Amino acid sequence: MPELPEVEVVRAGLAPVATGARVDRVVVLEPRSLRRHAGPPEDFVARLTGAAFDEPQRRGKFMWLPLSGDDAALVVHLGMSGQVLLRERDAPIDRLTRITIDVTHPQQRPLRIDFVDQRIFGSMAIDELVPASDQPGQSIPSQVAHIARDPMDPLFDDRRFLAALARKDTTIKRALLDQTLVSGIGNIYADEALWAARVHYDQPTRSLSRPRALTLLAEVRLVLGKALAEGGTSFDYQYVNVNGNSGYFSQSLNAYGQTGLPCPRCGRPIVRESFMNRGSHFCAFCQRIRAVRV
DNA sequence: CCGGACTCCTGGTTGC
DNA sequence: TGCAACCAGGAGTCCG
Repeated sequence: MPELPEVEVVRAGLAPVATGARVDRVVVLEPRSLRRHAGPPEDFVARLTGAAFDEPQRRGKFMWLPLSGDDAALVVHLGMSGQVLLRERDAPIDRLTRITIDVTHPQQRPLRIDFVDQRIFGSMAIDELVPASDQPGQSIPSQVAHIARDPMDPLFDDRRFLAALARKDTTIKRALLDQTLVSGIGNIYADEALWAARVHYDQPTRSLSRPRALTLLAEVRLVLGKALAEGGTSFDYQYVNVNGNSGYFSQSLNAYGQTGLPCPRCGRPIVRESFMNRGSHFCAFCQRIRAVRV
């Protein structure tokens, strides 16, 4: 369940070794990891082999490595359990490795980039770059074009996000998880930010007052920022993190997964309700649905 | 436009 | 002890 901070740590860790590196060899061990690739595995291998990478980019939970001079990119999504690991060329291949990419960087020894993914919800793909609709001159993989900016992005438009909340007929956690409204937030950080802002997950967005919406947005940034800082410090150059868990569990969680434990604020037990096919953890006392504002 | 159900998937945990 | 059922959820699709 890598969310924005985990994906960003992977991107930043990959940057120094991938940027300018050339692909020598690609092995697809698990074709299902190419679910988002438009062609057969052979096509993926052919398009990647011999290509060179430009600096890795990220939008929400999607990451991509542009192929130099090709108007295409290697798109990576970690899904629930994806990892990107840097290995020596001759290192043993882990059982859950789905794709291996041998690269040579002009200034570094040859390495192997392993895409490891237990549940195969993640994927790699070669995708065409198209002009980004939200910034002239920028390009973005076609399958990422619909993803909104994340709240840590300097170009994230607070006013536009708040306006969308006021306009849309939906509830707040649904909106936080809607990657076309705001990206990078998953179930864990959504629950944590809602707890911190004392907002009930099922509060209709239209009835969320502006001050509370602003508080929530600030808490989203705080929780993401804290995880980013921790991910950055625990990052190991040798092994582009991340098993996706590292960021979360070193950080103290107040609500997510705390079912039955006392709310750190009021001491009443955290409850769990099923919502959107997943768990919502919250304090039923601190986080109550507020009356509709007129 | 919206929400709910379903799909993909595996390994750890629970229950009989 | 053994095995089946269940649970975790990011993102896309389909349908009412």
